[in-house]
Amino acid sequence: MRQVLTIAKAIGDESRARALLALRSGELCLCQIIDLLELSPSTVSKHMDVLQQAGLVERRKEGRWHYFRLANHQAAPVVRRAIKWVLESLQDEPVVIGDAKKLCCVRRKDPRELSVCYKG
Amino acid sequence: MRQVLTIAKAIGDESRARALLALRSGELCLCQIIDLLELSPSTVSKHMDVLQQAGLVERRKEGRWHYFRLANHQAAPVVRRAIKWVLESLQDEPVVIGDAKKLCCVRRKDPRELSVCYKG
DNA sequence: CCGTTAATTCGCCAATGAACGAAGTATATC
DNA sequence: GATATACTTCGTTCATTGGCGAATTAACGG
Repeated sequence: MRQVLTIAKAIGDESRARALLALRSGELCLCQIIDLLELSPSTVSKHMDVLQQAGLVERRKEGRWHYFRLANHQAAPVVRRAIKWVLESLQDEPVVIGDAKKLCCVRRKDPRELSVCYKG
Repeated sequence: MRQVLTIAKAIGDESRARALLALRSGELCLCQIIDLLELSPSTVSKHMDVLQQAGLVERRKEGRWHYFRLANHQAAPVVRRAIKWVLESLQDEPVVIGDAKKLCCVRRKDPRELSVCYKG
């Protein structure tokens, strides 16, 4: 019960929902999600913590960067289904489409993908 | 976007999640849900309003009684999938199983089903 | 070692949400 | 019409949440 409620509450915030959708296209570090959402670092850090507590995202640390990705196929069914639901339900949202465009440029900040923008 | 967030927030409360699960077995009137959840009428009324606003339940008025049922198969896909997710994810929860047992007796209060309890 | 960048933690504030009881509405029944 | 039952609305209280900035920790680069 607790997990289902935690997942539902995590999804029920626009900023977190947008972050989840943004991770469709691969992992992002916190500073990129900050650029995307245009919120303060502390706020975004908290949001990603909520998503991680719910099991919706996983994190990986590489040097100064903390990368986040969607929970993978080995995650619990309740998590996988929740992710499937939110991705399918929001993929055509104007805000989400706008975020996808913006992400192209935001990714320039990723040290591993310098100047890969404007290719799409 | 708004609808997805409204649905997620509606599900993210234990009392409302339990109410949704309770409606698996058919419609219930508000007073039965009050008996089940053991919360004040005003609180339960508000909860059911939230569920209805989210499109997760539909209501029907018959005399003094207000009956609620899960949104049917004609509801929007986003709603149907959310209901499917929460029903499948919570059906084995101890609280939910306990509620199902309790519901047998609670249904006695339904004027249309007098003394149908203890049949299971 | 010092400065910079990435992220977290902490304390604060405003807004939201869940709970209640009291009062009001609606619909039976006496 | 009076009374009882079912439900809603309103106002209040208390806890949670989302937002921020300041201070702190962690890791790299001169």
